[in-house]
Amino acid sequence: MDETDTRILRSLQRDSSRPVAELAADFGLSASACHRRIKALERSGAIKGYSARLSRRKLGLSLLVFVEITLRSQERSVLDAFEAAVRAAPDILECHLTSGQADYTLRVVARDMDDYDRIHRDCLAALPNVTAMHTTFALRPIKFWQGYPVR
Amino acid sequence: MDETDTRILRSLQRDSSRPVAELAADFGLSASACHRRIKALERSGAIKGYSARLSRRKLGLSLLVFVEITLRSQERSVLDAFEAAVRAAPDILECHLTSGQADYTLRVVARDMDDYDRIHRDCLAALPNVTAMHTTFALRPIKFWQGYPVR
DNA sequence: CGTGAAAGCGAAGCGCT
DNA sequence: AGCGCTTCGCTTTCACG
Repeated sequence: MDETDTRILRSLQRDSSRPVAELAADFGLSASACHRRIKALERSGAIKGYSARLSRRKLGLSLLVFVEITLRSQERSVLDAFEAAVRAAPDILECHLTSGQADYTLRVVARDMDDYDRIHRDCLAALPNVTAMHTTFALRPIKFWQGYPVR
Repeated sequence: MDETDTRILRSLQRDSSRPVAELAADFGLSASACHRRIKALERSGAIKGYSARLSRRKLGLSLLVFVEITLRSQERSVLDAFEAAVRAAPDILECHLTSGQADYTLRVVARDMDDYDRIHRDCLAALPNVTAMHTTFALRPIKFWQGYPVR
């Protein structure tokens, strides 16, 4: 992982549809050398795969919500039931075990308030041993970067 | 945007590197028909672009942190200064204006605690009019889905 | 909107430096 | 590791139902 590799990763993270020959030219490399590096990065697991970035707007998912959940019990069975329910819910994009007051922090999307209410009822409120649930709505995105800084 | 389009979006979101002919076969379509649909989805903006998904682990970004920030003032100049600083910081992946106690919710990554401390000093603590800053560390990912549910 | 075929381009593999 | 060449597959475009 030298400087050239990080530049390749940055470039592919931003736009993976460019021809390898173009990248190679940007970095002063031949197409085949660049191609070989990319394949090595894929095999190493640094590149996990390739995806189309979709527009949340166009998909009609106007709500983005952060939900902090506190459970009464930390028992294995309770946690397992919770995590299974989370995994089964497609509208819960992320779930992290977190430090602080709450136990879990969730990232949830919904089409609108009715939709969020449905998710709330079916996926969240139905869970046992929930002591507290703190909801934060994202009102306006200031910055939204899919991907990571590569240094 | 019919059922076939949503299936195409789902597939491309999961893996954009598969040949169009394969997708077409999955959906009972010819390659060119499928290709034409994809191009239309790109032009419509439903597909914003194509990216390599990188491994946070392999990049050495072991810390994921949610930071809630409350500002004393809601003045334009204060908010603008804050937002500019946020945009300039590559380690702040996301920033949302949010409901509730805090004003902003940030999503931050760091290599380790030293790195986070640096970010904290240089990007966060340096901001004026910050009344409160509440930090939550993601300890363990339960679910982590890049992308959105397509229905 | 669907199919099928034809052409052009980029990715992938190879021998060599 | 890097380079240039060749091969092969896929994307892209066409004419047509």
